[in-house]
Amino acid sequence: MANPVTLLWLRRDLRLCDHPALCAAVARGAVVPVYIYDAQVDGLGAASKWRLGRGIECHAHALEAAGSRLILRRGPAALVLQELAAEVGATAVYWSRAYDPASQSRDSHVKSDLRNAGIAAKSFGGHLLFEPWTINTQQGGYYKVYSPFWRAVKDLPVETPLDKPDHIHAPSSWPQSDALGDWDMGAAMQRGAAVMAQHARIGEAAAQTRLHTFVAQKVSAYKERRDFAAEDATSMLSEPLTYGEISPHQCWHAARQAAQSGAAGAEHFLKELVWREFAYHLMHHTPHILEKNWRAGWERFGWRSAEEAPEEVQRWTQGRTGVEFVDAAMRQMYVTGKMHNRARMIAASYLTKHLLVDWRVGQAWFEDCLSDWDIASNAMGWQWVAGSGPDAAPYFRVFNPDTQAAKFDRDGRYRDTWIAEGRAQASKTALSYFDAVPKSWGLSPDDRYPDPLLSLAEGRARALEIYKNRDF
DNA sequence: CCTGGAGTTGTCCTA
DNA sequence: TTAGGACAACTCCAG
Repeated sequence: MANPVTLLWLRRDLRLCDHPALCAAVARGAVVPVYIYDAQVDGLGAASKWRLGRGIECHAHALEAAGSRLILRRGPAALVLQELAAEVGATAVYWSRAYDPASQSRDSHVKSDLRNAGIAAKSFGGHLLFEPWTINTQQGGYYKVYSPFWRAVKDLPVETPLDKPDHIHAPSSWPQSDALGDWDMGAAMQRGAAVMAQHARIGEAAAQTRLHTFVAQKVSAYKERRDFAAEDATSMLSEPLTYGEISPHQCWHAARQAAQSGAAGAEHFLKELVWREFAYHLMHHTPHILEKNWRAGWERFGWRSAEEAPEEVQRWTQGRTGVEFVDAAMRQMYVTGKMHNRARMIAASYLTKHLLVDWRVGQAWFEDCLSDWDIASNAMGWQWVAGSGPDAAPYFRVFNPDTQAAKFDRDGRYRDTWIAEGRAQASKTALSYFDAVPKSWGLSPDDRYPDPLLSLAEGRARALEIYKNRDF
């Protein structure tokens, strides 16, 4: 065949730079990029799904600017790919690997179906710095503690980012594509989408800009400033990393270079990138981390379900616990789709320790609300806070949201950004929360700010007692 | 196999 | 005002 055609099956790799599967497809001949709306896309949380739709839209434009297109199709991936391959005469399908168990099982079936149909199928890296199965302890096992994992990888060579292809060869004719609007990716967001859109940075170009800004202006003070909840001191790269709008390899090399030119905080940022790797490492070796207490004994702990603590769960999800830092955090997430890292720990600690609610209740809510939702990082994070995970916090580590506010929101800027009730001049952001939430919640900025669900001292004492007396 | 040091992110009390 | 210790016990990991 004169000009072989390759389908590039895009999933969480919506970029042109440092894209091994794309580069391989371009090297082979003509490329037909395709995004498939399958059962997995259908099951995404509301904010993720909306954000993915925006990312697809943006990447379709980027592909057009590069002389290509993005074909949209709906249905089971194996079937869609075979049909499309037949339509365009493709003899190979390339994609970037995913690592969660559902994707892996889908992808391995897709691979064998394609091969049975005589189509070459090949998966590539790119979503992670290191493939999870390549990092082992000296005994040959996997790592369960972060620090040794960090020591094991910090000096490993990381592949140099690949350039964006000069030209993406088009097929002789383009197949038909769904209209993105028909997928209705924002359906579950209702009126919240308009609010969240104001806080969104979509697409590869925005991610590149953010990385450069961060490395040039923020990373040197990252160690000192990153914990202050109201400050723009973090990388804000979790979201582009989740959708693959930027590659971890590029982030790694940018930060390494900053470290070598003396940016003190750069090493701490590299460590955060490696936390992401560690989460994928754990998910790969112990996929039950997504659904079950990682240490089995904790299945017998008296976690309360949403049904068993309806008022507590409702007030936590709606940002009305009466604890300002917690409520500010929950509202920040609802409005922006993101939550400051320290706020995540505090909101999670409050739910699992003060309220004794099952971490999976919080995990599910985060999955629905976070536009930077990452299945591996979130499972690890929740289990770390709850104490049920690998390398978990000791049980007596109960965050006091008021003490944390005194340390990390000294001037109350974070609180005032997100809490409107009882203030003569509420901030625009705080008021926007009431535009974003469903009408059925019945909330108004004129409401009285709620009294605390329970006193922090009482909650702490109760948690320590129950955690200490657990029978495993 | 054994040994020993270490373990993201805290809080509270005491001296 | 601030620094240090208690809060547990266990698992992990390198040597």
